[in-house]
Formats: sequence, structure tokens, C-alpha cells
Amino acid sequence: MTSLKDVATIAGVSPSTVSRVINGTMYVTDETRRRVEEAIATVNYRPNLLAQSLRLKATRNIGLLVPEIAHPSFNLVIKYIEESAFKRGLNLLIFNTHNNHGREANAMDLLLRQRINGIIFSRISDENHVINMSRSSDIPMVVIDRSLHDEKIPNVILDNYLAGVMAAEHLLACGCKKMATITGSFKIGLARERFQGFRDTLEKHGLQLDRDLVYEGEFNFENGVAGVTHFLETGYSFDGLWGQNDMIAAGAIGTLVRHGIKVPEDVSVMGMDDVQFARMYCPSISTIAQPYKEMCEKAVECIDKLTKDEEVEQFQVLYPPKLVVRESTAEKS
Amino acid sequence: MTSLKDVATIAGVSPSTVSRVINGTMYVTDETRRRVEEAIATVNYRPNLLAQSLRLKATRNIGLLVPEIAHPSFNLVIKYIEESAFKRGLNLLIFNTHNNHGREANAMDLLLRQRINGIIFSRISDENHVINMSRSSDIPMVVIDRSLHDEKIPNVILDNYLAGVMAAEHLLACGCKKMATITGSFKIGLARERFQGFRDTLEKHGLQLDRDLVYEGEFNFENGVAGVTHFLETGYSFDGLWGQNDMIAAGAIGTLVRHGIKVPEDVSVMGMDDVQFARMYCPSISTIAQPYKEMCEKAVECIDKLTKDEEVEQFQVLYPPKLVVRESTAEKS
DNA sequence: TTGAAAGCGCTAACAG
DNA sequence: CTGTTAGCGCTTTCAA
Repeated sequence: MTSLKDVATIAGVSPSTVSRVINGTMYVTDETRRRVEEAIATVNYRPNLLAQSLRLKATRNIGLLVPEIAHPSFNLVIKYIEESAFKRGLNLLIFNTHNNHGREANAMDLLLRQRINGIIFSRISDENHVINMSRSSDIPMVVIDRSLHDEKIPNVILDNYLAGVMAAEHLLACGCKKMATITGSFKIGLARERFQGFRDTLEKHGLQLDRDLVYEGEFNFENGVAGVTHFLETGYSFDGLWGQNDMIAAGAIGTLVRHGIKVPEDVSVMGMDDVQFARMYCPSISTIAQPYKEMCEKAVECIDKLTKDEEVEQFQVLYPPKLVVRESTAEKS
Repeated sequence: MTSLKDVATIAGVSPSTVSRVINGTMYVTDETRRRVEEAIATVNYRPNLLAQSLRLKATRNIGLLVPEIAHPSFNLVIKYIEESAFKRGLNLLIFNTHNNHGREANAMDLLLRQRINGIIFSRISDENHVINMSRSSDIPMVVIDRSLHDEKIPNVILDNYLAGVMAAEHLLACGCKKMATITGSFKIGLARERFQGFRDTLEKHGLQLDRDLVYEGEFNFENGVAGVTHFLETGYSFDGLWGQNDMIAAGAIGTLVRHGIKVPEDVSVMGMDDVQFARMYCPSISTIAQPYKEMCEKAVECIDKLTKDEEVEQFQVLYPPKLVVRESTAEKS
């Protein structure tokens, strides 16, 4: 590989001059500039980013930690983070943490040691050692998707309570009288918040949420299947159902249909997130969309600002969800 | 950040000794080793990977270029490449090329300039300048998913012709008499190969594939919708349909069902890839699975071998697809 | 406006 | 077994 030094020799100038031409850091005579540019072109010189980063103590790479790459919603997060990073000339390093503290710590270590420009976590674990690692470094960090209560790290998250409110309101608007819900684990804050928004809104409209129509489990397809199966086995009937994400909703709809229960005629079913397959499902899934694109853009913007030591206006940015009505819900006739 | 030099001072040894302790490159007295390790521990020293990489002219990072991060099948590719990379202590840089030559070239440039350890392309464009970039560098490269005819770059790809054969055979086994197929663009080699395998197999069993029951388009959901809509509008009927990927199949199934045509009772529908939502769909989608996990593992293994200047046994590794039978196909009663 | 020189943090001869 | 030295490729004072 040709180095800056080689270019300098060819152009008959000093290395510093070549550097100045490349980075435009100082004024250079038109004549010298021309000679340098010519030399660069003839040997097809490309600056070594490693050397540059070592010298400047900074890279143009950012790290993204997700609990599961193949999860449809993190899939969107990865896509949009990459997109925003690209726009700002940042490259993206991805780590799948599998919700595992060791993996998380390991990824952070690797990133910090490469003088990463910033780290975006979705679902940081609240294990102390990870937080401590972040504290002890001065690398910009942002949490997306799940809130973390640490004054130093900005949060870019959804208003999950409002999501619950909106889900309840839409099902009520459809004329549903008896609601069920299948949730993620209540150990996770956002599952509780979504649930509270949902329950509070039903109560406000004089509808009590039956405890036996609440099924708590994982944020996956199987849990949607398990929830509906449980409701049917215990003989509980309902005409409105909210799954706390689209995979739960898909499992629920499939199970209802396989039991000869029509969606949306007999039961209106809603999901959440608006992942890609929600619109491809049959029936297509009504859902509460997360503004992933804006949230990801914001997260990268935060990294950028923190890098430049600018103030990040709000410590916690709360994004409003959006209702998307499709086929799986309909007004009772 | 504390440097190796600091550790050396604290331990009262030379920098090289510290380096030797860390890398285990040479024998060091137990006593000195202890002192160095103690010093490392007290200041919580972590070697700077940038400096190390600059010196060694190599990183532990690899690059992955995909045409679309949010595409369900590339999603799996990303997941499994990350997994295989992690197992080998490699970090993953991701670029979304959007099938765009400029983006591709830009990503390669950025990667080469960081002395990336290797690059995995899925869907490299056959534009000359990208190939030329790869030729002129000595960085290990591998193509996954779409074949590239260049003697220097190993290919890790599926036997797409066989996939077509298997799809045809399964539909025949279901007792289908009149076949339709919705394909990706025939500009893409793998779409042609899949089609040929499908058509040849039908002919071998004495079934001619009706030209009017072949619909060519994009590899997406909309194309599945468009294909079936077209068939129905032109009055062509069929009892077996193969969509060349699962999204096409999903679009096709949804459109059939919405027209009151039952799947699989009236029409058996198959997809391809076995992406995540295939099993979540309703009806769940029978499909031709790609062994993504093994393919990704192979791709990373190739990078690893090429890095060590080992020979990569085969230039082109062809993987066999696998039939996965679910609800969307069934034997005619 | 340009060049010389130092140094980012590390490793690897080469001596001893 | 360990220290000294040079250098990976770049940027940035400082001086001319």
C-alpha cells in the first residue's frame, strides 16, 4: 500500500504538505496542490484510517448492541441506525448480545479499545459492571428502545404507556366489549408500562380488565399461541385482544383462526411495533407503530453531538407511537 | 487512557516485556510476569487495538455488504455471519448497499482503508470497478448468496437449480396438476436457475409449464400479490404455485385467500428461503430452506483461511436446499 | 506557505 | 530472559 510519504516523495514535497492538501487544514499554493493531487491520483493513494485514528484518537465507527439481530424489530433498528450513520459518514459495528451480560461487556470492551466514536445500546442490561464500564469511559453512549436510569446516558425511547392507551382506544372504537391482552415479561419495564396504559384506559371507559384475560410471557410468536390457547382452554371468551408486539399478535391470530374463530369478525386483534410482516400477514395486522426511523436518527444525532461536546437538549427523548389500522381489527357491525 | 508504557513504568520493566506478557509471545520469568500482571490490574489497562492493528497491519474486523439490511433473508445472513465472526473473535462492520454500485464501492473503500480483515459480499454487483477494487487488494473476500464468476473470489452459494427441482417435486407429490410460478427478475442468475429446475422437473413428469402461468417481477411481497392478481384476471386457474421466495409466497397466499380461494385445499403454495415469518404465517408456509447458518459459517471460515494464506479447498461451494413442509401445501384428497 | 521533528500506542528485530 | 531501538502511517506543533 502506498503511504502518504510515498506521495510526498513523488510530488517532491514534505509529508505534512500532502496531509494539508488532503485535509484542507491550511492554505497551500495552487501549484503545490496540483502537484500533490497529481501524485495522489497516479498512485491511487488512499489514506490509512487506522493511522489517522491512532493519531487523532478517534474513529468514524460507531457500535450498536442489540439483544437479537434476527428479531424483526431490532432488524429495523439496525437498518435505520445504519442509514443514519451512513449519512453522517459513520460506519457501523454490530454485536448480538443475546441479552447476556458477558457478551455485552465483551462487546463494550472491544469497542472502547478501538476508540469507537460512540455506542448505541438497545436493551442495555442493568448489571452494574456494564454501567460502570460506560461511566469510566468518555465515549458517547445512547440507549434506544429500553430506558436506563442513569443521568449520564441519554435515552431515546417510546412512550410505552401511550401505546397501551392507543391500543385500548382503538379496540374500544371497534366496539369491543371484552378485552384480553398477551404481554411480554413484566420484569421488563416497557411491558408493564404498555399494560398500565391499556388497563387504565379501559377502566376510564368503565371496562374492567379481567385478570384471567391477561397472559404474561415472552415477546414472541409462541407466547401468542400459548396465550390464546390458554384463554380458550379455560373457557374465557373475548372480542378484543392486544398482543404487546406483532409476533405475539401473529401467534394469537393464527391460533384463533385455527380454532375456527374469525379475525376480525369474532375477535379484533392488535399488535405492536409495525414490523415488516405486519402488513404481509393475512389478515394484515392492525398495530401500534414505533417511529423507528426518527428514533434511530435521533440516537445517531445524539452520538454526533456528544462527540462534538455539544449539549444534548433532553436527557430522555420520548417518542409518540402511531396507530396503524389494517384488517385484523374492525368495527362490530 | 493508560498505555502500555505506563504499565511498564509502574511494573518497572520495559514496554516490550509488557507486550510479551500480554501476548504470550515469549517466555518471561514468573516474577516479572506477576509484577506486570499486577500493574495491568491496578490501572485496569486495555491494549489499544488501533495501535496494535497499525503495527500488525491487520485488524480483527470483517465487513459485510448486503443489498438490504431489512430484507428477511439478509437479516438471517447478518445474524449468522455475526455469530460465526464472534466465535472466531472477529467483529462485524455492516453496510447496506441498496444494490447501488456507488454505495458498494464506497463501502469497500472505507473497509480497505481500515485494513479490514476480510469482506463478505452478498450480491456483489458485477460492475467492473468493484471487481477491480477487489482484484487490486490482497484482502480476503468471499461472495455469499449470489455467484460471481471471478476465479479469485470464492463463492458460497445455494444450488438454486436443485431448489427448483425440489419445489416441483413437492407440488407434484401433493397431486397438483396445473402449476404456476412467480419469480424474481430473470436478470438475476439465481431466479433463472430456480425457474429452470422447476420447469425441467415438471417436464420430466410430463407436465408442461404454461407460459401464462409464469409471472416475473421482484423478490418481494407486492410481486406475489401482483402475480396472483394477474393470473386471476386473465382467467388462468392452477392448483399448485411456487413463489421464488417467502415474501412472494405470502403475497400470493394472501391474495388467493382474499379472493375466496383456499390454501392449501384449492391451491398448494410454496415459498423459498424459510425466513422467520414463514412458520408464523397463517397458513404456515411450506418452503425450500436455505442452510443459511452453514453457509455463513463457511463464508467466515473462508475469510479466516484466506487470512492465514491457507488454501480454500473449493472455489465454489454449492449448498443443497432443504424441503420444509408446512400448512400451505397438502395432498389433494 | 512549507518542512522538520515528535509522537499517537503498539510490536519485533537485535543485542546483550 | 529482558531492554533498546526503530517504525507502522498519519497529524501537528514549531520554526523558517
